[in-house]
Amino acid sequence: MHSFTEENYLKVIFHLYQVQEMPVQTNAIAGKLNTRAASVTDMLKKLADKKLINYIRYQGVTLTEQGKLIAIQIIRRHRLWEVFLVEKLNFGWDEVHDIAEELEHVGYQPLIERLDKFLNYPKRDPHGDLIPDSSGEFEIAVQTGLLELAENINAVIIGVTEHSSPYLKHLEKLGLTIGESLLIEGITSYDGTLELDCSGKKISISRKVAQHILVSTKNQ
Amino acid sequence: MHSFTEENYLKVIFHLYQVQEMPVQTNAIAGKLNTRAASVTDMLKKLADKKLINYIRYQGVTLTEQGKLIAIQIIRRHRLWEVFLVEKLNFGWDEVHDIAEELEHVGYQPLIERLDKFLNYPKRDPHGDLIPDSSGEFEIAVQTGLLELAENINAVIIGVTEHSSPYLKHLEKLGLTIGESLLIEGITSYDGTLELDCSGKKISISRKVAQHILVSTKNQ
DNA sequence: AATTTTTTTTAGATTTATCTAAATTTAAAA
DNA sequence: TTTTAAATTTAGATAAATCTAAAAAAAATT
Ligand SMILES: [Mn+2]
Ligand SMILES: [Mn+2]
Ligand SMILES: [Mn+2]
Ligand SMILES: [Mn+2]
Repeated sequence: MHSFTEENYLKVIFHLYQVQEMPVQTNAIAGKLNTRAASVTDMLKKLADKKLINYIRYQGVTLTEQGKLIAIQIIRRHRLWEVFLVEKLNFGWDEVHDIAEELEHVGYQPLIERLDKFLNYPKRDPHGDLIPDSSGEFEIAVQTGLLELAENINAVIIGVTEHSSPYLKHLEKLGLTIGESLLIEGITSYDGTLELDCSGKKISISRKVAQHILVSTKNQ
Repeated sequence: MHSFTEENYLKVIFHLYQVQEMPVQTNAIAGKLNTRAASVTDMLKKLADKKLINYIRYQGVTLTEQGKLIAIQIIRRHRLWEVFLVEKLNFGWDEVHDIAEELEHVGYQPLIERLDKFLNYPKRDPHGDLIPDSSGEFEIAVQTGLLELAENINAVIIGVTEHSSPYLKHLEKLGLTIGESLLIEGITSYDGTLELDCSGKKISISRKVAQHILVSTKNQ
């Protein structure tokens, strides 16, 4: 199989590509993995040799079909374990990411399939991220960034794009958790602070906080 | 923390010491870990530097108190995950060892404590092995090898000392699983085959099979 | 277009865990 | 008590993943 390190590179490349939709740069990978650009270059050559990435010197990388498949399997494992940790072991949504970072590398297909069944085939993880199915297919996400939501439109929080513990703890304190209904009542013109009505409670949040919240206006 | 490799060495030294009660030899470790004696020597020096083992050249090794503690924690994790895999994910007792070999290295204390709670603080794993508590204490095992059991004495299977899949599958086919009651009706004088009464069913097993079965004559 | 800055890649080392082959030490046999 | 055999350790290499420092390429500024 592939080493933990290789798996982590593939996963990071997958995620970076998702946001940029452009070949992923060496420095971006180095930043995510807390490593040096030189180390990344070394690994990129190795992954290219294994035909897991398309790599042209100085031009950044994309995943090959095979590389994408592996990356998605790791993401699937990660998210299923996060569901397990929250649903079954009662961890908070801010505590599970780092544990899942380790569990995701335990690779034995039947384990993940049985875990999926045990958890009753969850569609999303505790942060609202979609869980790919065993063949690597994602459901199509019908979601909007909270900053793109128009005023006075009812919406439901369905996810967050930032998984750090301080951020998640902060949201929890504000009562902004997955499944909560909200509505933008107004936006302060001076600094763009959002005035929300969240299940009747009036709260105001900065754009920096709002930036990472995903909402849905359907399925309410 | 310690690398997977270091953890595996400590665990193997612990197990080998348990059966021999004598300093563990380089070759024995190499055998268990499918590695070479030279590699073992290298690692023993490293573990001795870290004060996890007592090592005298050519004289074999024992674990220090600190080394023992780490080994026991890994064994605790291994056995708890095995319980999880059998009880919650419905794996067979012959399928879980290799998966647990990987899961045991996911080290984050609260994870194991919560898993323990989720599983309702099990005392033994699916093979009847005792699970040490969070402080590393083992219950005292009141158990006898089936070969030491006298004839016509009621006993209950409480464990096995061989965990290979073929062996466990074989026992299962014979109906010799943990918790089953049995009684030795006789022993063939020619080759020592044991004639058993297992919950009314008459079965005969070779000494090679009987060798790895542990029974209890109390708590029935 | 020439210069500066940023990004990326190479060159050369280092660390960890492994190996083979040869040398030592200990144990067993003659 | 030699001699032989077995077990263990050293010496020297190798592979994976990382690093720093320096060179090279690409992008951004003058
Ligand atoms: Mn996560
Ligand atoms: Mn990871
Ligand atoms: Mn086991
Ligand atoms: Mn292990």
